[in-house]
Amino acid sequence: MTDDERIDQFDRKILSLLQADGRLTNNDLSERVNLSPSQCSRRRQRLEEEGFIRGYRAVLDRDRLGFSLVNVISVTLATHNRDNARNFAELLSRLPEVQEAHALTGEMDYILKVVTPDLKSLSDFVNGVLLPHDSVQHVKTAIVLETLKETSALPL
Amino acid sequence: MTDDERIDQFDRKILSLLQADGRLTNNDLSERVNLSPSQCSRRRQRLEEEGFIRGYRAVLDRDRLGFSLVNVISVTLATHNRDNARNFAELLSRLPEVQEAHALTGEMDYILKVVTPDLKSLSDFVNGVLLPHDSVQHVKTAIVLETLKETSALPL
DNA sequence: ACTGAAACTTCTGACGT
DNA sequence: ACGTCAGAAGTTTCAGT
Repeated sequence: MTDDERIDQFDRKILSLLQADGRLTNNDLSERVNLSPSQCSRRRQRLEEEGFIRGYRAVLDRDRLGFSLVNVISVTLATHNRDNARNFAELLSRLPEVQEAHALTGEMDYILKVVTPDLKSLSDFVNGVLLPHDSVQHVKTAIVLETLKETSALPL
Repeated sequence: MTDDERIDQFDRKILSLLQADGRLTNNDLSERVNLSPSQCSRRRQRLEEEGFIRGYRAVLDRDRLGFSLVNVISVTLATHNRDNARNFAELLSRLPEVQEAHALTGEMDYILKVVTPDLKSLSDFVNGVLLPHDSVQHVKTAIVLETLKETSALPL
């Protein structure tokens, strides 16, 4: 990490405010962090260029857009060699209903977070796409009854 | 659902583009959906007001900001009455390292996604905060070895 | 490094179709 | 419901401290 890739308290505050509201203007930012708008603009540009800010996203309402089901699916791979893992990763990258995929320590190989409109499309996904794939040996599906919290904000 | 809360193909396209890039200008939007800028502005405003768009967020780089560990924690509650569930929910709302919390069907009561800077702070969180709480009976911690995919985008 | 002002881009609301 | 246009707002660059 080179010296100019450090962040100070102003940067932290800017990041913190932007992850709460990605549309804050430089004017608004400047009032809250006590810097001039131009300085906020420059700092934000730096934070974007150096990769601290990966991007900006609109967060949509799942229910209102018809994705009523959230599912947590545990996956065990057929074999544990590198090729198989790559095949599985390639499969996931093509499946838009998979929002998250993490390789875990412990019994299960992978845990997926999947959104679907209803039980039929969940079943189609599990039995029609995931299970038939060569890389996959076993899956265990759990349905989310209630989401208490859901954010991508880091505790800065 | 009233009639004016429906969305058409233009709206879908706008939502889809904005969840990929929340900073798209109306000009850019208008070119990609083949509408005038003012029309995009109006539609976007409607989508925001009617709650299809819940907000805009900057997505930060976890690793660069020092949160190297992602953890998946399964929680079993001490008792399954409503008061206990409410106590647990209240606890979670005060813990910024918890990014997600879902109540599940199956053996486990809840699954949490938690980010921490290192193993010590993970241990502090599990043994110092989660386990001592009255509402909690048992937790099982798994560490994420690799994240293959992570998005909040809906498959519109 | 920061500020302030000027040049530029984007937004938005009134109006016409 | 949509597009055009002009006034308002926001962004960014640059000279100055």
